[in-house]
Amino acid sequence: MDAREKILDAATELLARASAADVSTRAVCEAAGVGAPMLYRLFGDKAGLLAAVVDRGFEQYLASKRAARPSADPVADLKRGWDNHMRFALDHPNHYRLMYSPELATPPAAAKEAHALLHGVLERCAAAGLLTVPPEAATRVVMAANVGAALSMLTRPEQYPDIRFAARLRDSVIDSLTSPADTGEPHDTGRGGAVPAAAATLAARLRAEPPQRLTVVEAALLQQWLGTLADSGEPTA
Amino acid sequence: MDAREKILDAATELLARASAADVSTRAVCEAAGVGAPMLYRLFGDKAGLLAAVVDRGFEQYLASKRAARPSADPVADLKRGWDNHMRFALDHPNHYRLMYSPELATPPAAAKEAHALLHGVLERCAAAGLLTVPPEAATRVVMAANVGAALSMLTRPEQYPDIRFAARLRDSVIDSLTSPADTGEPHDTGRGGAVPAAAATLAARLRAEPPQRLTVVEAALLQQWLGTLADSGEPTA
DNA sequence: ATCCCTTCGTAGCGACGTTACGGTCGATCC
DNA sequence: GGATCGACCGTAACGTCGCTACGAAGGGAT
Repeated sequence: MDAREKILDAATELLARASAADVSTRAVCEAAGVGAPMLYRLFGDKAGLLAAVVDRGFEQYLASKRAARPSADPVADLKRGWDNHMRFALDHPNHYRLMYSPELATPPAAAKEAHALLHGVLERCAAAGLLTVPPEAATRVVMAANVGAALSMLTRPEQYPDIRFAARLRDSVIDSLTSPADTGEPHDTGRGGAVPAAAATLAARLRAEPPQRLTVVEAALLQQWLGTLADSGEPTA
Repeated sequence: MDAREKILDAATELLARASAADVSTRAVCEAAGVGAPMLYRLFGDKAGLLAAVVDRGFEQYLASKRAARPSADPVADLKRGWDNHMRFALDHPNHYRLMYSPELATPPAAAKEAHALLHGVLERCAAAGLLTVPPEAATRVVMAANVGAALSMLTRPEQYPDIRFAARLRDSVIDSLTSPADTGEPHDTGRGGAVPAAAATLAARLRAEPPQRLTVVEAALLQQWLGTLADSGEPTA
């Protein structure tokens, strides 16, 4: 087998278990059965090796993505792309951190390719007349949000234990970029009685739409408390 | 001068010029005129030193933020907080990377404090009935987008040469999480249904203004149910 | 003055990324 | 066929890193 492949395989394996800083070139060389100078002649640098590892991993991930042909709905493709991005980040956390953390001086080609891919989808959205902003700007907005969601989940798992927040962020960003501009400032903060009004509102909405996550008895007790809270301000008729 | 302060000053100065990996404890000790064991007895670790540096820098930044009292418009406060976050990141890039990149094993207290601060503002939004999702979820969404925008600008300056994309992302996220103050009539809020928003609103208002007509135990159970109802409309991909 | 306890600097350890140097081996030329 | 040369590769080393064991210096109590 090629020495380059052996080194890349060994480095990939080690990088799956530890962060890039904890993967030493010595360990890579030993795992690959190769002397140190070989590694440096092939990749020049530890950074070069890591970049090559990330690029190869991302290339292999792109194969599955290229198989999925663009559908007729570019916005759906956009959301699929977001979800794929999140899944790649969660499946290969150390590879992903190398792509989007500044640990590497030169960003790996994988990052640029991901950017270009997103840009392509947004170009199709723009061609369909669905974008409210130029596709370059939309690319930056979506990519920054997507990277932020992924990095947040990777670096603070205890604060982001659930992927669903990412779906919410995804819809927030994409909906506001693809729907006609609706930037009405919510200035009219009509603040009346705080708790009673909110309680009355919730009670009414629960009556119109009975909750499925609560038992009938719980819902009944909840309604009773809401009544108490709604009356707590001034007695309403 | 205290040795601790001398070390922190030296480390801060060096960290302003180079990334954390390129700041050696030897250089810090020499710049501070202190032996190496002093540093390790005071901070335990290089990571401990860096965390202390970041915390002190962030504390000093918080002073200006604490001076600005919360205004009557919590959504405006929210946007101001976003912009302050961006400015801090651009003003102290290496400090910021330490806060939100995984280079530190233990996240500095500054990160948790920033999270708590954002959560507080969003609690006020929720209490005003302006939030369409529970404040915890909104905190995650806004924080992830904000961090993503800042880290994108820091690590890929050539791709994000303009801060204005951050303002666009900010408005996208915040506008979609906030709705004009609701007073009582259930105007449809698209996805998620009307119940979750109303439940989140009431929960926040109860947190700001504990009910006197319910016992502590009842209030706790009520909060639990409200949390369930607020999450009942979660988007499921 | 002596003793002890705290405090701090020198010197060193192991591991890291990286590279100079010498040896091995197959191809080429007489 | 044997000698020569050049490409290739492993050993061993260099400088630097984070970190720490140990001995010297200083100050209070007796």
